[in-house]
Amino acid sequence: MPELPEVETVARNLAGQVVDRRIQSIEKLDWERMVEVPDLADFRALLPGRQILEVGRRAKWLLLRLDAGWTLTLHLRMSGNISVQVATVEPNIHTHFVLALDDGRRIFFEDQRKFGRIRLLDSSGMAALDACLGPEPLSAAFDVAALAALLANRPTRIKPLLLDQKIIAGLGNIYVDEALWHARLHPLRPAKSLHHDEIAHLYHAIRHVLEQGIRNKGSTLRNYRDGYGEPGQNQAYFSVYRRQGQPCPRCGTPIERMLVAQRGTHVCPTCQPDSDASLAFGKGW
DNA sequence: CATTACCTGCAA
DNA sequence: TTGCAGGTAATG
Repeated sequence: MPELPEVETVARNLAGQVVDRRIQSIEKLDWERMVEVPDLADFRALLPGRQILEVGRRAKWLLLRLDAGWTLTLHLRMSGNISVQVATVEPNIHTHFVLALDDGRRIFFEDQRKFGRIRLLDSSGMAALDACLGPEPLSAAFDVAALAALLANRPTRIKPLLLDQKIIAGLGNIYVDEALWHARLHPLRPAKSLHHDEIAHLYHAIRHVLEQGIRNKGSTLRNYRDGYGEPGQNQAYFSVYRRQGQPCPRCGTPIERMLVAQRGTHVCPTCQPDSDASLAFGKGW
């Protein structure tokens, strides 16, 4: 579920609720495979007593900066969901990780599909994580020239490239489809075939869909909640994602669904002309 | 590049 | 029963 806007929303909502609190105990951990680093004994020993200094986000990782130089990093993958709960709320069968705080409340990590992951990292572990990830698309340093540099000389199709976290951080299946529609770009276009003004359109489309997603507290299709247990509202603003058969908001043509890199992909065939439609035979664009 | 695996649940 | 799902890593 969670892409950049969802994780950003959770981070902001968590910050207001748990910064300065101390972790009293790991109250539940019933899917131990979700803890990747360090080994389980160290993980269990290190967390109790840690104070939460700051809550943030890098790519799709939720970051709880703790004292003593540790950072608890949570990845929600497909169905993960983080929330802060008062003492009277009990975990359910999908709540695999519960941190009890010193004010009686708890942080719940629920994950129906159990793909979510947890790492407790020191500063060098954090540096290693950061090094595997591309630039943040909402950062000040990310401008049209930076996007152009990412796309230059890459024969890869634009959609899989935008999904690659090493290239650019935080985009996922929803927001890539939405951004490509806003930019009127077909997902199979080779990255290096984009002209400068197309890159500029894509740049603004990416920022637009991410900022809109954050404004609307994320997109809830099923499991995602905003940190207070509430669903997001951004799904009401989708132009193409899971709207196959419905009219394109711009031109009325029915939205089509296709597979790109094994992911469900949604396009307006009129606004996002296919690469091999008219200019075939390698001439292209 | 495509395929499979990791998991569970829901809709067609 | 089959296919599909917001993600990512591992394998031909």
